[in-house]
Amino acid sequence: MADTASEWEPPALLVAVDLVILTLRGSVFHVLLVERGIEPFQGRQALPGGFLNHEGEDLFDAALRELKEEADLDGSRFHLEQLGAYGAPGRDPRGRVLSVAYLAITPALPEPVAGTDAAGASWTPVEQVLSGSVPLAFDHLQIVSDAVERARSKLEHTPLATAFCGATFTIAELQRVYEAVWDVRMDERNFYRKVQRVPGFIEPAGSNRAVTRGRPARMFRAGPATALLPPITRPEVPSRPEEVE
Amino acid sequence: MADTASEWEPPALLVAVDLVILTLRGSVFHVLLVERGIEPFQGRQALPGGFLNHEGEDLFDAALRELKEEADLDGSRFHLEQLGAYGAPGRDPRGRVLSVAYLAITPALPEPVAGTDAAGASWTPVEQVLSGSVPLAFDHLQIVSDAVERARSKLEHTPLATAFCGATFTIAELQRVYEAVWDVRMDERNFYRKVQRVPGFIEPAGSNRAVTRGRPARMFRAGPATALLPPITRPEVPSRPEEVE
DNA sequence: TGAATAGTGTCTATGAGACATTATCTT
DNA sequence: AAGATAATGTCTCATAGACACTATTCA
Repeated sequence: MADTASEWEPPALLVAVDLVILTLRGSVFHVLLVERGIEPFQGRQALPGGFLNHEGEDLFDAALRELKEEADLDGSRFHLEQLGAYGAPGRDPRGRVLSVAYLAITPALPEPVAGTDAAGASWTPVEQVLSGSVPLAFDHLQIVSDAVERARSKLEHTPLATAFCGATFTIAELQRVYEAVWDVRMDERNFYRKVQRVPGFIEPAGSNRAVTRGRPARMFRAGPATALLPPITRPEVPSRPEEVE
Repeated sequence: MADTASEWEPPALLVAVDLVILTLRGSVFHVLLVERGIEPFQGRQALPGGFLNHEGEDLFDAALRELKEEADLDGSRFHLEQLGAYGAPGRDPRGRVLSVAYLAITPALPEPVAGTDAAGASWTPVEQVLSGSVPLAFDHLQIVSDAVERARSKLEHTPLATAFCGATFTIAELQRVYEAVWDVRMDERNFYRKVQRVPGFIEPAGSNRAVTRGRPARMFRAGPATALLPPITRPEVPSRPEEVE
């Protein structure tokens, strides 16, 4: 934002906020999509979102508002972070629109949003979206892809996995988050001790116990750590030579 | 970007692109700043940047253009990635401006940009900026802080360190990057073998050798890897209890 | 009692870090 | 030869992963 010598007037752009809301439903990684009711891309699945409300609205606040309006979710209760700005010239047929994407992580919810303003919203398995079997509007596939990559990466070094869980959770539940998001399987016994060894990751929550079929599990809550040291490392996937090289 | 029922018209915003250009100069981590010639914040140091040129300009292209205009650097030759959007309502006294920040990494350059359009540009030690001894305009301190954090983090898992080096480099030079950006000291001998063990990180570049005082070093170039497996881990800093907890 | 899930013990191979040693150049 | 930097060797300790085993509940 340095000074320029000319008196030339820069163009103003429409700014939208789009949301990638990720959650686990029955051990399957899901993203929230809405069906578009108007052109362009009418009938297609798209990310929830909308335009900035007024000039004084903060981007983060706009994301919170859209979260409430379109998904009936109270964003102040869970993880919400900015993903990035998407501004390719041709991304919106109506004209130049800059979209700022946000990534939200929510615990598993009892039912998809229903009976609310967010009528057309539905949880869709991430796998289906990434594989292309659910065509998305605009450049939303790219945005979802970036969001998933961000989430996968942050599971390693941050306590993000706890954002997929409720206020308290068992270690097995936490493991299901890692397995679903990473699409891997991990040894329960090693996972058990590993996560407990990371300082500040999780801490015991009373001696409450969950109702299951076998031995009841201890409950934990998210700890104060903002980074995981040592990190939770992603298992090697030797069957698929990819990513590196 | 779902449909809304109302006929309400969303406001349009000015969109700027700001650049955090990082480099190493004499083993010290630097950021490029320019002195503002006009209000607001006249005389203060600021990030190079400017408004989007026209409606059809891509964000990335705008970053490349500003890189050329304000710093006389050819961005196509080095690392450039988006950092994020900054849109707090009060960040620009002139009115609502949304800024999309980019992070650029360049090899050490012979001299600060001089005799060009980027006259007021100067390399400033990152440490001075982060400590607050160089006051910045707007929310640019926050942006620099985020950029440095991004760079520090990416050194661990990506070959980003090679972006600080020239086309070919010695392992000792690569180590200086890690040490300057992380502000740590590492064992040269362990570093030497560690970086070579990461598949695709670096590869031998001829049997060329650099001119130094002692035994000439082998030259390397960046390999094809986009991720480092295993990662280059940041040394523990036991003297300062921070970050975690 | 058996099935199911939770939690502990133990072994081993690998890798990180500490640090001695050797190699190859300039002056 | 001295000094300097590059490269290799070796040791030790910690830990990740594999997997046997014990514990505690419900049906």
